[in-house]
Amino acid sequence: MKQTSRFSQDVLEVVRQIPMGRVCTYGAIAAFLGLKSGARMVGWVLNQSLAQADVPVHRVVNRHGLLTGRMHFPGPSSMQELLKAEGIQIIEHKVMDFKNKFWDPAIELAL
DNA sequence: TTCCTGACTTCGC
DNA sequence: AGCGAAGCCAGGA
Repeated sequence: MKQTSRFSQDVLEVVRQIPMGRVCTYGAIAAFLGLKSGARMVGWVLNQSLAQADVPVHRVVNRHGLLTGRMHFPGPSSMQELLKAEGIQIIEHKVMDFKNKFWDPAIELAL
């Protein structure tokens, strides 16, 4: 793997704990790790983790619930299919009832 | 070494 | 309300 930074490992660890049928945002993860505006770094890390089956990177979307990272997946709709298989409805690359499906590490992990 | 880019977010107009 | 620009950290050229 290419996780040269501890930040990468932390991101993966958090994403890995996202329960099925739930989604998280880049900003939430970044903020949870201490980087207030490091959302871009989260996406970068996930890109390195696309090969890791242990990390449900498809459950991570942007703050609008939009599947912005779908283009980086093997298929054009693989991310949508994965979420759909978990009971998450995707319309126009957007997560339906996103607010309800949202999983905040700062609250759920509640450390 | 410096400069550019990136799966984002937020402020300003 | 909608669009444009800046900020953020890390990695590659």
